[in-house]
Amino acid sequence: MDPVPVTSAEQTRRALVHAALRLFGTKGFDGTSTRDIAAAAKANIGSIAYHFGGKEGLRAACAAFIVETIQSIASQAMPPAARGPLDRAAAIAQLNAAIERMAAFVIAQPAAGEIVQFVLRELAHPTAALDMIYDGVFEPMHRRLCGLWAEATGDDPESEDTKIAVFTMIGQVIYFRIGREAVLRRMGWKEFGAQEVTAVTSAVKDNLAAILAARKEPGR
Amino acid sequence: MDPVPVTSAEQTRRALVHAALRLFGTKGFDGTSTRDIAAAAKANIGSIAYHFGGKEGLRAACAAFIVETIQSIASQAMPPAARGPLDRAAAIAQLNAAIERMAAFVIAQPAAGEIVQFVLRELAHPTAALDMIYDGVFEPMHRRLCGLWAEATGDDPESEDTKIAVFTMIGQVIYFRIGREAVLRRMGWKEFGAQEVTAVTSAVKDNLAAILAARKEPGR
DNA sequence: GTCTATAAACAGATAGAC
DNA sequence: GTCTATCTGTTTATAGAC
Repeated sequence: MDPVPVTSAEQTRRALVHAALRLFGTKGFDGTSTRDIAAAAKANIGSIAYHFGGKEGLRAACAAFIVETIQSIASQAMPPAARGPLDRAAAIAQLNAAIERMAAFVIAQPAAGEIVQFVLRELAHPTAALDMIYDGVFEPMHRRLCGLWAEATGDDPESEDTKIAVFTMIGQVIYFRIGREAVLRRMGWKEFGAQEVTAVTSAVKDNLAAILAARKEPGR
Repeated sequence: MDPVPVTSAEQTRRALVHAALRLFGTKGFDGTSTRDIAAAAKANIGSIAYHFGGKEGLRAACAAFIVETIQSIASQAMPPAARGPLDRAAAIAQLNAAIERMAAFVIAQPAAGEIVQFVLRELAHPTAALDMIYDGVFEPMHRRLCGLWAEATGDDPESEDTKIAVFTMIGQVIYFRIGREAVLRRMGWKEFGAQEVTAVTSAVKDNLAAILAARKEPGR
């Protein structure tokens, strides 16, 4: 919306949001002090009140940043051109691609980790920040996946069955982030590198193929 | 282990653990003050230090309580008598039963909610409490499910594929607790009552059937 | 806009009366 | 064992110098 002002003030704002997102995601909102945030952002404590009105305002700014970031990624991966009607095979291909993208983003450990953790904490204890993220990211993404699912199965895109089925697919991926620590221990893995993410991704894609195949069976 | 002493001291201990578990699960460890815990347990602040050495000791006591509780439930649902070798059909039946039990325990909202939330927070930010829960609950449960999965598919019970597959089944269930808030909004539900849990459970069981069917196909 | 100093509230831990 | 009073450190928010 803004013409991207890269003033010194804007740099401070960005540094604060970035530091806050990382610390909120890592140690939780309550577990993070504004002093730590200011120190990590190389800013002073007073700047938080000045720019965001307080700690709570900084949380809202983090939520806005997340919505912005994910929408940007999503619009790259799914350009408006691809929004037209699809045939069954294309829908299945896009569902598989969505699983791959989601797994890469959610499970792999780079900068995305702090975003996922932040969102998970909001889901566990909703604040106004969750409203922004739900409306801006969650609902549109789930709705789109339901559309693909409907195309692949012939079901109603907004039926209860479709919506739940899509959630079970998302859950398979998300769990490897939630239960990351337990999974690593049980698998004997040290981290979620490329190899581990591939193993998980192909398992979920196999499951998807099996579930779609079963839904087709009764009609043959 | 103990002959269950129900002294006044033991009552205080239990009240403190119960209150702490609920508050830690709801507001997080850092977000909960020892004063709130003492007030909720109708005990005084000093009793926490007296009985548990401090806030950290209370967290450990919560973890021990969780392990105890879940092991008790698990041993009821799966008595030692049923531990013998199983045929394929019996293994599949037990996998379905496990999904039902897990969904009922994890998704439905009663007292179990605070346990699940506590564990999820530990998974997100592991402490010594997670070690207890992993060793006492998580690892044995996953290992058992892997055994059932192996019996149902013919795979190796400790292979990477088996372990990941079991995680994807668990993930489908757990997600409805993690993403509870988002799911409720998207589904237009007001709560997870019996009807909603049934809808989720049957979706996951359908998925299980489809996945097992697909694994059988190549061998026919 | 940035930074420092300080205020006012609150945290966990502890000493000691009962 | 229980409970109160208090110590020490830390929190967020704010006022004001620069």
